[in-house]
Amino acid sequence: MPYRSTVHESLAAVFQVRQLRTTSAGRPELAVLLWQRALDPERGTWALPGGRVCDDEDIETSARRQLAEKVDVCEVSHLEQLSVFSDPDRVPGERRIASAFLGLVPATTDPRLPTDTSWHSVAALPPTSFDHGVLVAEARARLAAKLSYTNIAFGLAPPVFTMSELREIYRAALGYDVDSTNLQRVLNRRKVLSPTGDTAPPGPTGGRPATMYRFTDSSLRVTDEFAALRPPG
Amino acid sequence: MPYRSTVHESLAAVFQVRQLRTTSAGRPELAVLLWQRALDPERGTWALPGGRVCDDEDIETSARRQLAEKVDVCEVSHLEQLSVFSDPDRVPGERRIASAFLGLVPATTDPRLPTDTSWHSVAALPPTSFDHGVLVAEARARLAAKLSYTNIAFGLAPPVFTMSELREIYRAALGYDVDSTNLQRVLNRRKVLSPTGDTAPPGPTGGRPATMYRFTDSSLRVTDEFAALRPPG
DNA sequence: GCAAAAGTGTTGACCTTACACCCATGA
DNA sequence: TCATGGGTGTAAGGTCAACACTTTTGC
Repeated sequence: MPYRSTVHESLAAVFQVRQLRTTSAGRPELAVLLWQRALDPERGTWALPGGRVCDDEDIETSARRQLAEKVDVCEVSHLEQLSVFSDPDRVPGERRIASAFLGLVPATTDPRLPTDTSWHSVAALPPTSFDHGVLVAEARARLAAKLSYTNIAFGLAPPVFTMSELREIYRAALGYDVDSTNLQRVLNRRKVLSPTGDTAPPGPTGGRPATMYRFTDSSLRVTDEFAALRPPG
Repeated sequence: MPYRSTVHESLAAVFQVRQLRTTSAGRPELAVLLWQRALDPERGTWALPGGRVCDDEDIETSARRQLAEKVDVCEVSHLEQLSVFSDPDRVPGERRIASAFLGLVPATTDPRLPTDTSWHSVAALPPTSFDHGVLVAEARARLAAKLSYTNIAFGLAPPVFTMSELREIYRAALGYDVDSTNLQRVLNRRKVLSPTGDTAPPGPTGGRPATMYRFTDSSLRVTDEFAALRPPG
């Protein structure tokens, strides 16, 4: 056979908005799930969960399986393909062509993780393995873009939440603050939120109780079609 | 080895806006490059150009090479990754994982094609091989979306053109008519067009001569950032 | 002058941010 | 009643599609 052995692998950048203990008493941040390599090559660097695609599964099934098996993350609320990393020399040894994924986990779930695995602030990544740092950056860019024109935040938000909590999630994921007023108006007009009827108890210092919302849909939906050159209507 | 033999291939949906002789004297249409399979499986159906990724090339290089070798198309003005098609049973026999691409060719070039290869209206595709029809639909959707918020039309337009010609290209690619007035205004404000200084001669029946334009950039650029939830400032 | 094609101005609708203002609660 | 946080109203600015209007040409 004239071709050398080539492996196809899946790699997932799984994001969650969470309070990282490194920044004590700080605000929640966008975090990504990484495990630390115990062996060469690149021993000690931090890698994304993933691995070889099996014969009987497609790449999305593979990515879900790797997350369940290797880092015990079963409740991924959203998973979508990014691009393929295929530089012949992207990893040493046997060639590996990697299909990248963006995964999201709700802010409230706290999966039990293996000892070599932990959450890391996307804003301050540790040394990453191979091209995994580029992959994380691409995943973050995709997330930020889709927050603007889809309901993708359902993947990061808890089942029910207040507008303030949702605002914190947007702030962490986008990297800048958003106006709570306008966030509510935008999401309301697009009908992505539904009030549950309940209200959250006010904090210790009082304040008006916040109404609680949930996302109307629990799968990705484009809520703001192209700005320009719309079909005539 | 516990894994069966798996091939990674690239597949490209190459689009061009062109006058198809099937619809005589009609307007130009969006066309895709297909070749007819001479052998089983699926003999007689129409397939996208592509093939096995070599050991020393990444998938984009592979896609360009396949286009040059198999259908003699060397001047692809734009090429970008779509998604991966990885269903274990997407083709019979040896497993093939396919990286899909969207390619664009300017309206004026007319590459010499092998005898088994020809352009087909995207609106009326012949029977397609395997999952290639889905791939073409995905490519078209990506093109239509990006026409709205990027300068991707540079890939379909000739080097210089009038606004009327450009309008025809948008109409063909989007599938609906666009207002020439507004097209000009949108593209002007985003500074994607530059006047060449020349004008086109009027048609046989007279008319004001049209000024000629070219695209300012010849690579993809996002010209209309997210509508909502912009950074403050 | 007239038809035809190119290009400009204007209007009304919609969406956005920013900010002032009102509402509900605990202390 | 006062501070605190939740929620609403409104004004200013930008972009859009639609269409009337002006400009420039060939006949």
